[in-house]
Amino acid sequence: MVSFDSFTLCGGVPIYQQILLYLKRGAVSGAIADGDELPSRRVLSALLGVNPNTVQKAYRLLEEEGLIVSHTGSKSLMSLTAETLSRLRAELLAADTKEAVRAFRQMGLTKEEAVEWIERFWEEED
Amino acid sequence: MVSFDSFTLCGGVPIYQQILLYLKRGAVSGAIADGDELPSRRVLSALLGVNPNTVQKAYRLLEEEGLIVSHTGSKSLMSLTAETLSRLRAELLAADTKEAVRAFRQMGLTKEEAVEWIERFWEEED
DNA sequence: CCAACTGTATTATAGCAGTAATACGGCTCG
DNA sequence: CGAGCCGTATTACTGCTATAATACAGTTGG
Repeated sequence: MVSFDSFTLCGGVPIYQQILLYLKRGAVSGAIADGDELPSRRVLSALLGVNPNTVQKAYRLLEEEGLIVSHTGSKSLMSLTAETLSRLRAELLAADTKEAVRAFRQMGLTKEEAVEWIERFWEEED
Repeated sequence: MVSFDSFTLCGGVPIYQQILLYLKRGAVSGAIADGDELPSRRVLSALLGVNPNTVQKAYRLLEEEGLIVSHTGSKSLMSLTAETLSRLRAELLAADTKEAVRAFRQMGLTKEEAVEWIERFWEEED
């Protein structure tokens, strides 16, 4: 069963997208594996304190992308092939790195200063 | 006069927030200085291809934050004290770095791998 | 001076995100 | 079997983003 213990909602980004990112990044890290059961829509919505429709939207988008499989009556399961994981990893890393580099460059930092900030913040979180 | 030549709109983030970030990051980098003239609301909206009200919202929020001064009939000016710049720099760097580190950690990267990705992407953009 | 610009304000419209309440059909397990 | 889960679907409402069309007051510069 996929755990949402380390999931924390943060403002500014749509909740359904945060759920998408959490599951995709978990898959890339290996914490979430092919065949893992997902919490039901109702259970997860209660756990996160959001509307069931918000979770449903996230799950529906994941299914359209082929990352989960759903059948009426049964729990949804992660569906992760090697090719899917490879594609996901490249997509997410490129997007996040590009955005960070863009921000650092716009603020006039050198590459060395940017790396220093990353290293400084690396230990500070759980 | 503050230039928007290197400004590019991207989807997913409200336009007025992109304008806010562009001006704040420009101030932190030194490319935008205290007393610099800003394009008028009408001129900038035409330049970006967005509605004048969207630019007006960005400028209004900047004025509420004390980063620009506006007087009816005259162009708005950047208003950047040393303390303002110091606060801005700390705020923006912390926010951007924290978000990047969060993404890298959720994907299971080590600190060294994260730094490597930053360095790899550093040169690839203009 | 006065035309053309500036900032500011108002009202209306459309679309999307998120919430809320509800309903229906299928699977599981005691 | 049947109660209680599960996924799925529909409708309605709120708030934010962005657009659109005006209108008015103050400044600037030829």
